[in-house]
Amino acid sequence: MLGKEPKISNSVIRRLPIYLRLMQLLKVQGITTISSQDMGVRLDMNPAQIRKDLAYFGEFGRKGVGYEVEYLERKLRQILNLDRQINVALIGAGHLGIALSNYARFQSERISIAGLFDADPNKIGLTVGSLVVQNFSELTNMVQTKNIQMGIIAVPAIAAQDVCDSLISAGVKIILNFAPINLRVPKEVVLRNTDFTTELQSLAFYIDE
Amino acid sequence: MLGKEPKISNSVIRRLPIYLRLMQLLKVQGITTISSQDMGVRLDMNPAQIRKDLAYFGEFGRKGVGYEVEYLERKLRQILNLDRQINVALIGAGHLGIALSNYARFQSERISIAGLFDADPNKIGLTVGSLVVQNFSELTNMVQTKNIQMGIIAVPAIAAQDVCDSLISAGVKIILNFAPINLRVPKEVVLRNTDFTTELQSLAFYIDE
DNA sequence: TAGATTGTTAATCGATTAACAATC
DNA sequence: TAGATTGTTAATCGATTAACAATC
Repeated sequence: MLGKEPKISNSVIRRLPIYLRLMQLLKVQGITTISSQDMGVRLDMNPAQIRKDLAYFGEFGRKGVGYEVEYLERKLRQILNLDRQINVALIGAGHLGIALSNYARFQSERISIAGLFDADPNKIGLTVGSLVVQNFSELTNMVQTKNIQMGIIAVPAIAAQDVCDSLISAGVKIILNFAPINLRVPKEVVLRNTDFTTELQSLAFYIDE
Repeated sequence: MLGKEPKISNSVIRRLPIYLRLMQLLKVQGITTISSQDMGVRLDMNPAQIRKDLAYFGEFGRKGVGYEVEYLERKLRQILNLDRQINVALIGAGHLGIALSNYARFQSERISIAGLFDADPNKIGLTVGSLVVQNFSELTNMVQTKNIQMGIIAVPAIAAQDVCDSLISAGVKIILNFAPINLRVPKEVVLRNTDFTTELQSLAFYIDE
């Protein structure tokens, strides 16, 4: 079962949650079946791309008919591992951390913030939603006891590499970083950066012209 | 001057702020000259790509020597329009909005949040940093009087399309959206989405394997 | 001069789109 | 059956990387 798959690109993976979200929306709207053509119109994407993306993982559609909304939703959840509980550690209990913590809980019940950490003594012990801010020094401990698989870094740039190193040495292999800094990670770690400053600066290019 | 340029891709534009940030760091470190080779090592990128990216905009390096850090920084700022004041409207004064508002001011002095808006009567009038939360109904007005060129949407998904439409009809052509929804915009508007939920869901794919 | 490094062209790689046979 | 739509192969497009002449 290993080593034979055609190695699916990150571009494809990043589109899957878009499809999943559309399925959820269609379900609410009472639509039970949808063609790639129609998905393309709604998402402003090429239908061939949608079919090709889905075909990497199996044959989910029916020729002449399209995709069954509930079935495709279930399949997408399976592919993305969203059919099981995922535990996340969130480091940084500033405004961003609090926003993310609320956000995440709201959106997808299966991805749960299992621990919220900060190094600031003034923040430790505070309650955020259903969580209590824990001392950052507890991180390694909690990663093990709470079976944490993903880490979110929401601390200032200056502290980010330290936090990143701690996550990795505690065994976390998947990291989402919000600090504006290029983190160094070993190649087996999956790191994604969401850098607000960089986004804004690149958008500034389009001013005027 | 119009219509002759080779049309620079978004991939290239999005790397420019990365180069800019490196120049700022090198300057602090007292490094005055750097080769694409060395930049590549520091950013974990291919040096040929770096040279090609920069060459779209001019000849900034010296053969046999490399790039002069201060000069390249200045040029990158010019290319990205960061050599002038940029005014941004931020809609949504929740935790995310407040985080973004602090973040932006901290990072890049020339991109300034010129107005912070919310529709919630309980939030209007509150002070966030140096800003006072304004009624969302003031948006159109402020876009004109404050010469606002960019909009940031940090409201719940349910309200995002309305906010987006208001920004566009007020004349804003560049929008950064944080709400987890596919917004509809006319093709002359530049829209970028930063969707935390989608990021997290796509990262979940890498669990286990 | 000899060594280093750019700017740029050509080669490669990968991702998107078109086309269509299979089939519901 | 006739019309619609998938899954997939082939064609196209675009982005990345290699290579090297020019030159500091």
